[in-house]
Amino acid sequence: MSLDHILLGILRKPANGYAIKQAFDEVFSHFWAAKLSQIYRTLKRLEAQGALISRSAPSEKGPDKRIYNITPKGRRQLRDWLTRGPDIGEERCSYLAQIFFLGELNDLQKSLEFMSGLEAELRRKLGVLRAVEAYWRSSDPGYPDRLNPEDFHAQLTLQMGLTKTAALVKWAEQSVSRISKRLEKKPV
Amino acid sequence: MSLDHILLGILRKPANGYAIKQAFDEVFSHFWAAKLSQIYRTLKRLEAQGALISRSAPSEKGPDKRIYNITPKGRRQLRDWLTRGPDIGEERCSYLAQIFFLGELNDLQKSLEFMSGLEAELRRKLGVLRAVEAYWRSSDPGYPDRLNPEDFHAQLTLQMGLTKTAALVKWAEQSVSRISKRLEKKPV
DNA sequence: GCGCACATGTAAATCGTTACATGATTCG
DNA sequence: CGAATCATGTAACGATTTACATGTGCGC
Repeated sequence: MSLDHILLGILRKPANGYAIKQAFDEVFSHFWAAKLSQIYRTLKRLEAQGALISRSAPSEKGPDKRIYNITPKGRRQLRDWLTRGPDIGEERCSYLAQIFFLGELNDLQKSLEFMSGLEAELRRKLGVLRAVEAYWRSSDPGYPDRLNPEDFHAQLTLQMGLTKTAALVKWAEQSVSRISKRLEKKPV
Repeated sequence: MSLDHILLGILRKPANGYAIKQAFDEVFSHFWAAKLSQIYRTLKRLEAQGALISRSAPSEKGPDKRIYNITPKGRRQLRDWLTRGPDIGEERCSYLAQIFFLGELNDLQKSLEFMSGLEAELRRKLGVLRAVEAYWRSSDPGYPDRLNPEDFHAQLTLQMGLTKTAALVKWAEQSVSRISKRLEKKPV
């Protein structure tokens, strides 16, 4: 599914598994997480399918690296995925499922703790995204509308993260205050 | 993972697999999708683990139903999941990954079509959520802050859907206009 | 010498999708 | 009588997680 395509997209520039994992944790984890073991296996499968090729290279630190690169076949797969329109209905958010069922605990104090924790986490995430934006804006005079095509599209996803996370922070804040009001009316 | 817990949450009230699938498509698909075949297998596994029990019952239409219900053991599992705080970092959104790599096509016309399609889909989704809210508000005088605990928490997730989707529509709209401006400067 | 970052993998189990298989009832 | 809805499942494959296994180089 998507992991395949994300790896193909990353590997338009050569990289090894370990470095891909780091890119994932920084950039892609906002919309798709992956473990190292899964990345290694998927790279092997994609190479067996002819979408990638690899070579071995020495490392400055630690053992040899296996450097992967996209092939013309892989590039076609990537373009097919991009051409067939948005993959919708693949979204997931498990903390929302938790909130949906939180009434089961029948303990508003616990609901409040849950939502406060979530709010803090969302604020932290928003802070990270704003820092990324601030740095980009200060270091690139073309930001945000005179970037090259690659960076322009990446900026659209950053903008989405900013817009969405800011909305979620507001929602979480409001939810915390609504739960607090219910608590005042029905004290423990 | 989460599917287990969502099924346990639903099965605090008795239901059969087919009916659960319908609930999924209406309510839960916004944050977690599941196919019928997966639901049936998961129900069997959860019953084998002692988290659910089932009985057979005749149907008005079609073959007998297998009605599942949560057990005390299953309820403990559900409560554990709710008590251990928000499951973060499990979010997924594959269309965002597509946008990130859309520069690969190097064709702003295609980027524009992609984002316009996404915008339309997000507007449609927002319309559905608003209709759900309008109906709930008109049929329940306690909406939204004097609902019972179950419904209050479900309303928090509806509110999140409304807030988030409205923000995404704005972002998509803005993105469409930013891409249009780039197109004007560099016509095909 | 210990722990951390670098670096790559395998094995087993579970999760999830797709395709296949079956059959009753209802509506047009 | 054909299609849609109701109803339950199996088989095969692919995706994902968790645990295990190995070894280098650097800083404290």
